[in-house]
Parts: sequence; C-alpha cells; structure tokens
Amino acid sequence: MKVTKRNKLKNNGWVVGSTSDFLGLSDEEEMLINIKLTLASELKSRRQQVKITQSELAKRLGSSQSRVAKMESADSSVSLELLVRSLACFGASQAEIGKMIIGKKSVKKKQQSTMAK
Amino acid sequence: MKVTKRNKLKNNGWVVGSTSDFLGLSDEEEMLINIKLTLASELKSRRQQVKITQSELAKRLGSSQSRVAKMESADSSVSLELLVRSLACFGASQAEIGKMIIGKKSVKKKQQSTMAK
DNA sequence: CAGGGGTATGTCAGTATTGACATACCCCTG
DNA sequence: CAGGGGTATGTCAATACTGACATACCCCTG
Repeated sequence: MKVTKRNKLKNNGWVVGSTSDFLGLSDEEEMLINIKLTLASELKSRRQQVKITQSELAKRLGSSQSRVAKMESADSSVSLELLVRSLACFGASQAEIGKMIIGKKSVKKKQQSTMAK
Repeated sequence: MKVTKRNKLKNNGWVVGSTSDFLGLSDEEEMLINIKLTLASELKSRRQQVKITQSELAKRLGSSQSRVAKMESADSSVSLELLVRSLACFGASQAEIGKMIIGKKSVKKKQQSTMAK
C-alpha cells in the first residue's frame, strides 16, 4: 500500500474541491482523499454546531482529543472507517453519509481508470 | 475497538437491508456493516459485468485473489477504505460511491444516537 | 506577563488490516 | 474418476491504524 505520497500532504485548510492535481496522485487516491476531506469537515462542523469540544467528543467516541483533531484535519493516519463511525455517532444516517460523499457541488470530472467497462 | 461481534457475523449471501437486528450490534456498527455489504456486492457485480476473475482483478488492484474474495463477501477483515479503493479502480466516481451508500430502497429508519443536534 | 481553555502535532505500544501463500471447495468437461 | 478454472477459507509476517499521553500552539481574560 502506498502511503508515501499521502504522508507528504500536509493538507490542513482545504477547499474541498481543489485537492492535489499537482502532486502525482492517482485518481483513486485523490478520490479517497477527497472523500476523507469531505467527511472530516462535515464532522468538524457538526461538532461545532453542537458546541462541544474535541475532548468531549473524544469521550463520547471512546477516543482521544488528539485523534479527534486528526480526524477533523483529515490527517493521513485516520481511516475512512473511523470518520464514518464518528459521523454515525452524531446521528448521521447511512443516506446522509452517502449524500456527503456525493457532495453538493460536483468538483471534478473523472474519466475512469484502467478498467472501466 | 470492538470487533468481537463482527467476527461472529458469518454473513455471506446477504440481502442488503436486513442485517443483524437480532445480534446486539450498535447502530453505528450496523450501519458500517450495511455500507460494507452494499459496496461489496456492488464490487462483485461490477467485476462480473466486466467478466474477469477474482485473480485478474486482484492483479489490477495489486492485491491477491483471496483478498478479493474477502472483499466480495464483506469479510470482517476488509476495511471500508479497501472497498472504496477497489470500486474506484472500476471507474466508480465519488458521486457513484455516494449513491451506492445511499442505496436504492432505504431500508431502515434511524433515529440517531446520543448526541444528534 | 501568567494562567487557562481549546486545538494541533509527535510518539509509542497495542491492535487491526493487508498481500501472499497454501489449501479446500465447488462446478465443469472429458 | 481426473484434471482444471474459479472461488472460498485460514494463516502469517509486514504494515497501517488506534487511543493515550506529552507537549506545543494558539487565542483570550485578567
């Protein structure tokens, strides 16, 4: 599994659509990152909406403040799985998660990769 | 992280909406499993559509036949991440992935958990 | 300037996930 | 029955992810 490039990405304040392009990320990786960024910012805004601190959220998740911070910044050490689980903890339904991933403003056309039908 | 229960689930031929209920899975875990089942079956059907074997797909993914089998059966040892990555490899766009997760027929109403707004 | 609440970053030991491999289990067709 | 192509299941060493902890970095307000 290639993590090398992802580790390079010190992506913090991101605008959710303009990821990479200039780094040589494959389409798949790029999409994955995009998804993570989307969920991450959704998580952050949901937490802020409820006005709780990262530490409080951490407690409810059975995690730690530092990990919450990493989640919210879509740190390369957090898995999609954890993000989804956390959103679920805020009451996000499966359908809502799906919608988040789709995203309001579609951001980039993708032509598919090596094997599309 | 609790994996114990998930390991119990020898879920193979699943109808994507009727998961668990009778096992004491938390809502979050249940949703996660549902998502995985959905993506897994999508992956399988896409592979079949293109008429390639698990081994061929494995090669393209840089993985192995056994892992592909596990993915397609939503084995508890495969991550959401891997499923998404694999679907991406078939040319699935971010939006398509989102739609898959939403699912055609909504299956279950969820009332949210401890902290929803 | 000092302290404090909130957030970010780094590290680490424990756990989970991964690809590879072996092997078993189907069908088939001969 | 024998082989073979495809799929499933189990195991394992390597790698990735996780929570916890320490610590730094903001703001503030006093």
